[in-house]
Amino acid sequence: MQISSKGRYALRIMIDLAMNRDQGPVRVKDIAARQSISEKYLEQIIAMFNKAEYVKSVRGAQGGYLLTREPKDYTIGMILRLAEGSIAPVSCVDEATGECDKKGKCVSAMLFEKMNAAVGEVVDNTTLQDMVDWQNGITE
Amino acid sequence: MQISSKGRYALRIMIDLAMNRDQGPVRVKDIAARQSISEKYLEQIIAMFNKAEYVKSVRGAQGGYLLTREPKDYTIGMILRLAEGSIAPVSCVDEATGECDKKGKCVSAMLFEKMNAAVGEVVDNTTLQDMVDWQNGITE
DNA sequence: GAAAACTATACTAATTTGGTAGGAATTAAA
DNA sequence: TTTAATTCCTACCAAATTAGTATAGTTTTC
Repeated sequence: MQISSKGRYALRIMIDLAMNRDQGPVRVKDIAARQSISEKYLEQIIAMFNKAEYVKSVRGAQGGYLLTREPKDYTIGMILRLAEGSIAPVSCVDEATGECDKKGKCVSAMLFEKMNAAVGEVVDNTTLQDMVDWQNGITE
Repeated sequence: MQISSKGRYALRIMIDLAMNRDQGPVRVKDIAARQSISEKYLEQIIAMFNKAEYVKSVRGAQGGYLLTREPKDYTIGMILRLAEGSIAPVSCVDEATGECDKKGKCVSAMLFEKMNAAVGEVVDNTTLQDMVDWQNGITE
């Protein structure tokens, strides 16, 4: 039931990009330093976001990464689902992958559906902008 | 973010015991057959419930396991937390284990607290009796 | 052309998961 | 009192996952 390091890092990376988006391309090296994540591991995670076009890369010297949209247009659900694969408590209640033959006859699934919906309610109604606002609220 | 097989099995075992509690001690062999779980693995899971006194054992021939309380007195949260160790999305928001030095300064933790609360809302307000009732509603 | 930065892919150590296996201890019933 | 049924205990194991390292590029700017 845990969010992996990958998922937690993914979230922090996107928050970092959102908070530094006025500075032009943000270097992996800088994110790694600010977030205390290994550069190489961070590269792998951000490459995933690049492929999904959540960020775009600028290669070469003075390069780095940029968000492709406004922070309000990313939900935390989008980010965590991409990083984690799925955040459903069991695969059979996950819309993307799931579907089980006992659908509607399995009381466990009924419970897990509720858990999934409860989590979805939170992550699909919180955006990256919300996270930035929280952060600014704390540091000010 | 997944519930492990152990957790899913644990839930089904407790539901099975609740649904068969008028029959005297319920044998591992019978639960295993009904729930399609390996006897040996089931023994390990139920031993955990025994140690926690969620069930009691009757040894020897004609033995088996019995719930120690009424089904309404077990929440699903109790069962899943025992089986899974914790169901918090990250350890730092888990009341039992957690506590992180950046408490209150970490926006990720704020989000994970919300996720944790949302899941808790579901599992701590659903009892084993509810699961039995759902099951009876389906099969009738 | 040199350096900065991303890209791709392979490798790996440690941990967790999901079990199996074997037998000892206990008790009911024949 | 023996035998069969049943829980109890502990060790073991294979596969998958996690959380990275390592190596060797490619691309672009200055």
